[in-house]
Amino acid sequence: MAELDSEKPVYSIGIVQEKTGLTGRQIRYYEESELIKPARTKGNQRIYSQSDIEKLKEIKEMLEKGLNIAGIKEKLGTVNEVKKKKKTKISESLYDGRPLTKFNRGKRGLTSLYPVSDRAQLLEILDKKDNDKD
DNA sequence: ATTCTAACA
DNA sequence: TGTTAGTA
Repeated sequence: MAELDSEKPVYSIGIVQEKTGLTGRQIRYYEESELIKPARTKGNQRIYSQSDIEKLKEIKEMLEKGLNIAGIKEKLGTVNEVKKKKKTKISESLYDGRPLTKFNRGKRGLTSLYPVSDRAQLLEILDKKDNDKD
């Protein structure tokens, strides 16, 4: 059914922002610092896995503890070609430039039942209720 | 509407 | 880090 592969990239940066409390700027900066290596879609959009989110949370905590990027690199280690064996080609098969975002996050079948504008508002409300399941 | 890169405050 | 411009 719904395999929960923590390595499978499915989250858009927007969702990662909500889940980690970090800003998009920070998330992208940490990637630039080689602390994380999210996958990309054909449209070049970043798609994060659950493990990416967890690592981001660790980074956030370490940063709050006063460590700098360099220090974190030594602690967690740079994500140097770790998962190079099985390439998740999900980016080519499922997400053609459109990763999981607020619009298509697991919300039963109302994903495409409402006009885009109303859907955004609706999903946002549903998400708040659904937010405490993490 | 959402994300991306690059660049400047 | 925040933000903004111009895109995809």
